Amino acid sequence: MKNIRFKCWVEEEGQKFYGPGPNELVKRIQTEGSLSKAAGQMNMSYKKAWDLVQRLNNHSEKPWVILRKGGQHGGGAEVTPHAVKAMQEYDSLQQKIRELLEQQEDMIRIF
Amino acid sequence: MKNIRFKCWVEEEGQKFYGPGPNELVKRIQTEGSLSKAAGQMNMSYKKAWDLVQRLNNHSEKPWVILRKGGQHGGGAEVTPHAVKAMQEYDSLQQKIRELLEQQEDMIRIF
DNA sequence: AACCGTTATATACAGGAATACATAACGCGC
DNA sequence: GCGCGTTATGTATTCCTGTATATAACGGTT
Repeated sequence: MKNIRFKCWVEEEGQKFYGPGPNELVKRIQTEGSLSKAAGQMNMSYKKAWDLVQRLNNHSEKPWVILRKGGQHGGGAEVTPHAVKAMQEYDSLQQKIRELLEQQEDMIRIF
Repeated sequence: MKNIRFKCWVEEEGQKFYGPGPNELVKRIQTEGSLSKAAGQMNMSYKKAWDLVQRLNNHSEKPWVILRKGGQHGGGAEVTPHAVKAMQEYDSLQQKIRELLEQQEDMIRIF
């Protein structure tokens, strides 16, 4: 019937920096090697995906995604090791919260 | 610099049922005894607040807020014991997640 | 019956976010 | 130098959510 959901994200100066959306996008970039393909797969406009990548790269010490235009296959997108590490940490945190909520599943009957 | 934030809520059939907004509204109703005053305090339109209360009352076994119109003071709003209990549970859950995040605060340096 | 402050309800309006669209730029291979 | 597929960037448009506005209904007090 009813169920509990949650969302967690990283903010900087009150602006959203990293959350579920970016997390999924970067994952898809990693497997596809293309920003446009990654965006298309999750029904996100290319513009939004591009803006998102800029935000990640510009508001962090290390870059997350390297974009290359032109060349043999027209270009492509590559995920840095730093991004891989960060994704792992985010996934781990999400999992911890998920486990906490599963423990608290009884309380939902009240609602 | 960067910090982690979260949000948790109760859903029914994919529709939001109870979250931070309703939680604050019901709290203010409890102290004010008036729906319009509670809405005004948190810069929420009366219509939105009223719709919200209807949703709580109609999609739950027990009512959350009893609204009375007319009478000595024009009417008023009263929070039921069931709502009080539910608010406590929600606050408790939020607190548990907050504590979990505090333990994980180190990981944020990666971002 | 008139007054009062609140709840009840519909409609019109505005703002902002997401999207769609269009076009340019790039660099390798042929 | 042309074609290709991708990235790069601005502009227009749509859509949706919330807000503003207006009006009615209610019931106790006087």
